Amino acid sequence: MGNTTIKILAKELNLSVASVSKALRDSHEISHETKQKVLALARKMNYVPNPYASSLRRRVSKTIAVVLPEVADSFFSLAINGIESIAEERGYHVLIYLTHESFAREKAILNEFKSGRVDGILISVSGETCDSSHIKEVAAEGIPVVFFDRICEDIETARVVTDDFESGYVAAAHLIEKGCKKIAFLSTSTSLSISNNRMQGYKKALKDHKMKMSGHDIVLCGNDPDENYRIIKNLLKKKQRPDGIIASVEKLTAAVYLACKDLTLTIPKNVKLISFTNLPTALILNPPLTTITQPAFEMGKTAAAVLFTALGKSNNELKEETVVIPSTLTVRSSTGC
Amino acid sequence: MGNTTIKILAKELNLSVASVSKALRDSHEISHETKQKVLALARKMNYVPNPYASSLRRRVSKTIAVVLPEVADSFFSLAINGIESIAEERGYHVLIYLTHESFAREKAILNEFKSGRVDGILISVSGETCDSSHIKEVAAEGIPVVFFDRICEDIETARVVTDDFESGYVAAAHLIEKGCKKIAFLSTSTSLSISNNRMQGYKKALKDHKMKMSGHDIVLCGNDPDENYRIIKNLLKKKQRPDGIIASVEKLTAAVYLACKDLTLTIPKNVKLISFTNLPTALILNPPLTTITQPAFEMGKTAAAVLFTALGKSNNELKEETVVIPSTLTVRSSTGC
DNA sequence: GTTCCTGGCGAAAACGGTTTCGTAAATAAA
DNA sequence: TTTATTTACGAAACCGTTTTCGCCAGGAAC
Repeated sequence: MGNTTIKILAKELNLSVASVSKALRDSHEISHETKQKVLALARKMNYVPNPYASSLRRRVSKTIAVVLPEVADSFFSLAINGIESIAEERGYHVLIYLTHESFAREKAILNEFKSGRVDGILISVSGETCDSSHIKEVAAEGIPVVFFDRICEDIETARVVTDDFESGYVAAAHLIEKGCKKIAFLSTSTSLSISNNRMQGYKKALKDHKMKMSGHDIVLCGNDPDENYRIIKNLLKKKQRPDGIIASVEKLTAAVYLACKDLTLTIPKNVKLISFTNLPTALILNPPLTTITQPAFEMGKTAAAVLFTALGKSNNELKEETVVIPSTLTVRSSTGC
Repeated sequence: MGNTTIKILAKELNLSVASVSKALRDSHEISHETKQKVLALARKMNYVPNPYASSLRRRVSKTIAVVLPEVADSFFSLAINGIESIAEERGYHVLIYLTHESFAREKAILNEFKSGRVDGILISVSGETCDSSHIKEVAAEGIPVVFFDRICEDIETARVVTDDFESGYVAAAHLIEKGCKKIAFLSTSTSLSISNNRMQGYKKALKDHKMKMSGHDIVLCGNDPDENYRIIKNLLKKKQRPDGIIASVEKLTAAVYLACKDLTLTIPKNVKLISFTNLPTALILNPPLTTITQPAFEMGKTAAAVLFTALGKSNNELKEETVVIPSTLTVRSSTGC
């Protein structure tokens, strides 16, 4: 609207737009007094530079994109907080996109980024994503892409993850230690790196402890809570029901509690449960839940920091590193005796 | 980088950039065949228009800002989902900003928007916000601002809220009905409209039921969980301890459960509890929690929809309306007998 | 007195689209 | 045949900022 522009400032001060622009950017070509005058007027008129004009000319947008499957999960909420805190520090803006676990949507979103809308991308891939060519394409345009949490194995770039394999191992080992003889592993995806790593850790733990494992112990759930409830209930109704459960995804937790309640199975007496979750309410569940919590906030912060070091360089080059921030096991009564 | 621009398309097709631009925008000035040719090449070369060039000239950014106090709360997570779903439908991009409940930060963020970075704003004000001049300023620039959930009373614009007063009333009335004689109201802010409305509803219910109320029954908590825990524990240690508690903010819930546990007070026998929360785990708490749940997703969607109807108009004028989407009471054992 | 810097500034060309206006050719109306 | 209108396109201005050059004055070096 009636926005003050550089042109207006220039006219007011009898200067050229070039000089005003330089003064505002603190160029050495401009004398100290002139800078003072410009700054003073800019402040007085509440001049806010048009970011798009600047972006167009300088070919940087001071904006990053965060691409997530969903934000209903407490992990991603915390991650956003971490990302935003770093971005704000650096004067960057944060665009957020949700894929709703759809590969097609993820592709479309990424494709848009070829236009220069963002300087860098933080992404946690959708559950459907197996091919990473869409990511390679934008990376090829010189836009740094940092993966966090849910990564793509087949592309060499920066990643910030947690120790999913070890956590899966720890979770299973903990249940074994607590006396479980038959441990079920609940998952919602077979393609996702994190799910697989957790599962591999689980398998390794069973193997190391000489426990036999049937394929039936790995249970694939979906996105629908009711459906998941049925699946888990069926699992617990079996003659050969598990005496230990690993919920490798936060949203499967409630279904386990409910199914146990309905079947009058007691946690931890009949079934011991450990969940991968960041829910702040784990402590007040009935019984309090043993958890593997991911360092969500830290992961967000770190991923953003990694991205910004790349953006700090002239070539935007990303160090091809994998930062691992460990998850932590918190033992509570759901696995106690 | 090696981005294809209109200029490149034009050269390739022996057309002027003007014609290519018009063809891409489906102008009637361009013949059908030419349009086809342009579209075909654009697709083939994966042309993605530079959004900032377009924004600069057209003075619209196809971007909205969402300003939130925090996203660690399940309410705001769901709201973001709602907002994003509508924005995506309309082809808008979503910038997210967190104030961390700081008024200064909120002011700084809003001030930035005078530059034309966004076409519209969705905001849920910080707990510190009492003055709304910073919001009026950007509204005066012709940028529509829609409040959701946490509104500013002293500015006439569009608002999407839930029925906080009624919910406060319902919560208190429910506890009264369940036999509570002394009901404490836990809050984290006295300035926030939603907190006040909930509290007024609570007061009205007490009055209507001829219950006396001491000022001590309204307990102000803070942002620090440990601090809140101490406050609530002290409340429950009193000789005159409440037999009913309304937690008007989600994050106060856990503290109540923990304090009760530590003091070996049983919910609901000794203390009945009702919480304002969207936590999906309410059902599996010990005991299951009676809740007032806000329609977070719906509120986000509606707020976005209201904003977009304004953006659809040529003058961006916002209908000065207050949309109320009711919260729902879900009775569970934490208030049962 | 030249020549050479150097400090401080302005003119103008970008950046990549959009939009206004002009115009040539084709068609319609007179 | 002449005039009006429509169709399809191009030239150029424009959005607001940045950046490259070029220029001039004044001081230093010779």
